[in-house]
Amino acid sequence: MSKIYMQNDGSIEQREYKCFDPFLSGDCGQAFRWKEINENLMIGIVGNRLVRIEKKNDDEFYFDIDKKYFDEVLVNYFDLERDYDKILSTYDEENLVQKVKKYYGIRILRQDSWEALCSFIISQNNNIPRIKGIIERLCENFGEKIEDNYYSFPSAEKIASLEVEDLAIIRSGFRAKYILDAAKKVTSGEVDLEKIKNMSTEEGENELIKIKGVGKKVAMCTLLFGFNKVDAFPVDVWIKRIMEEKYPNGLPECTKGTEGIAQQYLFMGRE
DNA sequence: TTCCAGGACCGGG
DNA sequence: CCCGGTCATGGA
Repeated sequence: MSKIYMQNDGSIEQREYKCFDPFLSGDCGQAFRWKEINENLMIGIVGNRLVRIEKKNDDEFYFDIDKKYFDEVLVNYFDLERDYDKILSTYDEENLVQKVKKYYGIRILRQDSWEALCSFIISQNNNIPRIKGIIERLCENFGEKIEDNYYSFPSAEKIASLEVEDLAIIRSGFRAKYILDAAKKVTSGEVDLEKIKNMSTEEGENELIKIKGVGKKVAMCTLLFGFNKVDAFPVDVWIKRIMEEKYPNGLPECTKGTEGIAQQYLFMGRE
């Protein structure tokens, strides 16, 4: 049980949640903008506001934010109303149980759809430190300033107004043209992110792959991390290896319906 | 120097 | 349908 503290009109409000480690959740490869300033301080941006989280212990976290914002935004962002403990306790396959135990507390974040789409286009054939760097430059150059050194993720409209050479500064390589195509199709409505919210994972995939540079894997990451479709199962080079080694006949039956959650624990257990 | 990274596109068989 | 080459960039 994790204890979460936050501000409440000058005093401190306390909540308790099972299976919730914001540090692990923010730095497990599903989001790229949470910064670990040191081992006890993490800073991120959620909904155009800076969120500082201090780790007091392994199961105690102080959110430097008011209760109202926590309830109205962060409960949703961290998907705190989903019973992860219940889901994870149904996993009965040995390797998966081991990874869940080791990384217990990871939640699939409900990130902004556009940010997730754009971020995972950038992620293709790339490594996590470099993905973070490209996204940081994208925000610094084209986002809105929130505080010193902290910028919002640029809107699709903003990106759509750019030319491919404008993006040279972020050093995303061949992905720049994909980012622009995504921004244009999203702003024009050719790919309607709002409609995807009500679609099945399969239907959503068929929409997203209309974008150049979006194949099955990027689509699945977008659906999982940007639409909270927890049955989406992204297969990258790491998961591919794990599947070949541990699950040649497919994922264990116990993960049915929450394949994406299982995937994140397996991904953290890579190497 | 070569290899590789939360892949996708393109051409050819 | 599947295969291999290619695409930028930078750390190991």
